[in-house]
Amino acid sequence: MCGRYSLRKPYIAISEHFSVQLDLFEFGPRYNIAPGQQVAVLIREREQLTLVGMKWGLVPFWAKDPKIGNRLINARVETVSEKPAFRTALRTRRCILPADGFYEWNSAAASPRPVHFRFEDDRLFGLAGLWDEWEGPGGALRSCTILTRPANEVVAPVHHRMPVMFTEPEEIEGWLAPGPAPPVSTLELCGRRTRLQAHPASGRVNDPTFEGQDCLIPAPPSGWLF
DNA sequence: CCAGACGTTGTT
DNA sequence: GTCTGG
DNA sequence: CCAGACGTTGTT
DNA sequence: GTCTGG
Repeated sequence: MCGRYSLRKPYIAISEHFSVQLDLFEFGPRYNIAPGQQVAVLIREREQLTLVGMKWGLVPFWAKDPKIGNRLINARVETVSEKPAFRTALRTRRCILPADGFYEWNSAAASPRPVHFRFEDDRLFGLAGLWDEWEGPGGALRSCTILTRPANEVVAPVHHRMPVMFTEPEEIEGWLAPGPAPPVSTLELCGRRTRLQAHPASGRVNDPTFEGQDCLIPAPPSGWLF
């Protein structure tokens, strides 16, 4: 699955990589992006690519209680087109979450520690997502969710799910293009040929309020008490 | 008809 | 155990 | 995803 | 909003 990721690159690098036209908001390097937080999201709006801030955890437009978003942080690509919470967004509100790494925990381990997955050249990539807009008493709330798929051979030793991710500009354009979503078979192939690498990360990542580059310091060897 | 759910994860 | 919040 | 809470009363 | 279950 995908419950934590990183976006360490400066805004200018993200803006250039994804050819974003507008400069809407500022954000700093993120080592530990957690559900419920405000995240940077690439959408097609009024014919243009725009980078906007949204809450991670999708609140469907029909929701009565926005707390539903706490549970809708991921959508399985195998079933996303059938689910009431996601199918409308799949047709009309697909998005990309710029990222340069994501964390997975090996729950089979005695004391699970996070592993940071990133590319050999540490390049930016896009997580496939959906977004929605909910009209609440305090105004409109934009929120999003990340699609997941079965793990590829790099991630599988740690965890059996991983985010749907795009590295090629054509893939990203295809996902954001108006009209029906690309077929699932296409999504399953993405990220399979790429040089993704697994790096043991710090147990500090477990705390969703901990930010900073210490997140990427490898965990001490198992059995090390301090 | 109305009421209630609408999701994923991991673990047993 | 299960839900909420980050 | 993990961490942390998990409750009611009356009073300000 | 839309579907399922009672």
